[in-house]
Amino acid sequence: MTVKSIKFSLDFRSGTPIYLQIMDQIRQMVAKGELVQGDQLPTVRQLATDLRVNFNTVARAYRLLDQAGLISTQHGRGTYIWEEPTDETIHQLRQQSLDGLTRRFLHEAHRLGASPEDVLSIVDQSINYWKVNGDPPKPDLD
Amino acid sequence: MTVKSIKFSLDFRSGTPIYLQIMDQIRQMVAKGELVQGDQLPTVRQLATDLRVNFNTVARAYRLLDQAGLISTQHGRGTYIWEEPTDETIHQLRQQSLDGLTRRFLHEAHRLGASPEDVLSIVDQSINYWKVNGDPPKPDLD
DNA sequence: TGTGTAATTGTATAAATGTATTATTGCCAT
DNA sequence: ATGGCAATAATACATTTATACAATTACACA
Repeated sequence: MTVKSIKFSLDFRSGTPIYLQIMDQIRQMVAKGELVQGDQLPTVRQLATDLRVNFNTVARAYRLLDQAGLISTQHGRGTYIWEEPTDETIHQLRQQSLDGLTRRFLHEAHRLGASPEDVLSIVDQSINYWKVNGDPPKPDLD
Repeated sequence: MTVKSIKFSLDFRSGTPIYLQIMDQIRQMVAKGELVQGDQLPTVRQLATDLRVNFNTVARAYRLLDQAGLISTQHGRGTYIWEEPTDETIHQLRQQSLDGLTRRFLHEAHRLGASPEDVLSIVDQSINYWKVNGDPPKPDLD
């Protein structure tokens, strides 16, 4: 509920990009234990206002930290510290592996009554789309 | 009288919107026959509480499924499975469900940094296993 | 039996929040 | 100078949430 206040300053003349400075500061706060799993970070707009930068710059830092697995940004909900790299996380990450992902996918498809041919067919189709467009089909319906 | 309990979990990190995840899960339950005509779904507030989500998000999923003709939401009364799942309907739902599953799968794979070739390769492998053994590889072989 | 009132349930609208796309800026190598 | 490129900003958009509202039901009580 309570948003962790993040207090630090930027050096606009240092030559290191703002988004990198933001990333570093958050990484350090996590390393020091000032931010722990589940803590909510300021919204991109709030932090941007505090730091007097455009919110897209904060969003960029958040996005990269998300990809790095340190935080979790959730559309419409906010941004949270994800997890420290404990065994728990390792397990989670393992579950996130491509292999595990595939197995769970096929398992679900099987439970839906799909045949191997059905699955291969639709995967082939979608993969083709992916190759052509550079991105997989959006998870929306047509 | 008895409200069908719906049990599933959401992935807030996946990047696929909550309301789509809810829609897919309900579609799948109908496709599998776990929900049939007349069954009452949890109220928007109940399901929202279970899923730790705002009830408007559930309402959005319900509204879209209502517009699709799968369920019937009634102001002040509740939400019910609408269609008599004819073979045709089931077939359609399975197709939609499989489609949704596949898209979310590829979306996740993409997010993990996999290339189309990576995905196709590992899917091919597992599908082969499936054909040979009659069942897909178990999802949690640790 | 009727009726008023509270509780339950879905709806409508706006605010909060992150995302995607495009434009602008500033720097550096040529 | 200038063409290219990374960083930042501007703008429009999608998703989720907050809040107030409307329809229906449950129930007490006359």
